Amino acid sequence: MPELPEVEVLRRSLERPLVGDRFNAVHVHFPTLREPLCAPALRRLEGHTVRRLRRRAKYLWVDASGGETLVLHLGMSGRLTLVDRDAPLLAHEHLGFELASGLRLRFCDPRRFGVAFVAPTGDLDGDRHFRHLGVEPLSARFDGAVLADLARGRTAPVKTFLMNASVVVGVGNIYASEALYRARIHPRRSVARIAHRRFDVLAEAVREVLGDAIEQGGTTLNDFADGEGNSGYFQVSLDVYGREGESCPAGCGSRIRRIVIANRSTYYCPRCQR
DNA sequence: CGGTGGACCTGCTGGC
DNA sequence: TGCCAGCAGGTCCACC
Repeated sequence: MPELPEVEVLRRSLERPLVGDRFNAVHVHFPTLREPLCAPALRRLEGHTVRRLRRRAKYLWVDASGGETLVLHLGMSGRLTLVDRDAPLLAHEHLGFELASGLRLRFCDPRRFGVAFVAPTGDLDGDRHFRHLGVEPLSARFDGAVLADLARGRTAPVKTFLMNASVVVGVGNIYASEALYRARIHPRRSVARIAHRRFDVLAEAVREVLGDAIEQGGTTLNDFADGEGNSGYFQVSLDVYGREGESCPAGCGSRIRRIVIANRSTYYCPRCQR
């Protein structure tokens, strides 16, 4: 489900209702996520107030009073929504946070690739989940020079490189294809054979496609929704992802192809992208 | 060290 | 109608 834009849309939608609210009770219904949920640690949030919501890569950071942060990752199928405290328990509702406002923050994840844990707010960057992460693509530090620098000595296909979180974070399978289409670069091209100035174009394409997707509320293919349950609209703006056989939107006359790179479906225009 | 392929899960879809 | 292969937005680890 969620790449950077979806997590950012989620963060923005939850920020207003959550900040200032207080965790009254934390319920671990099914501890079976990618990393088993630690109920005692999660319950340390009880009685504490939400101070701030941040995003790092595809992780949501919920800073609470008391010096600890609730870290959430949605994996492939995770959903985080605010519902009434009395809303029914869903089949894959792993976690529920009862809030002083009478709302409940519900975390559901059928495929169980998600993550939820509590860590000291001051040490987050050093946590094993985060310390290896690369540059934030929407930060001022991200540009073609950074990409070119990190590409030195590497030979991987540029799409694999873009999806490598130790290089740049937040770019998943959808937006990697979309950014490469916008940059007119073939997804299989080795980063060893990309000219310096094409990295500038690529960095700009990544920044733009992520920004556009955030503006449109993210991409809802099956089930993405923000914290209030609203779907995104960016799926109608996708140029290539999921569009095998359709005409290239640039009007070049070619049709979009699907190939597999590193076990992931990849979409591109064979004429526009070289 | 870098690159690749598979493992981890459930649920949905499309073809037969 | 029913079954089953194939596929799905992420991440990690073993292996070369």
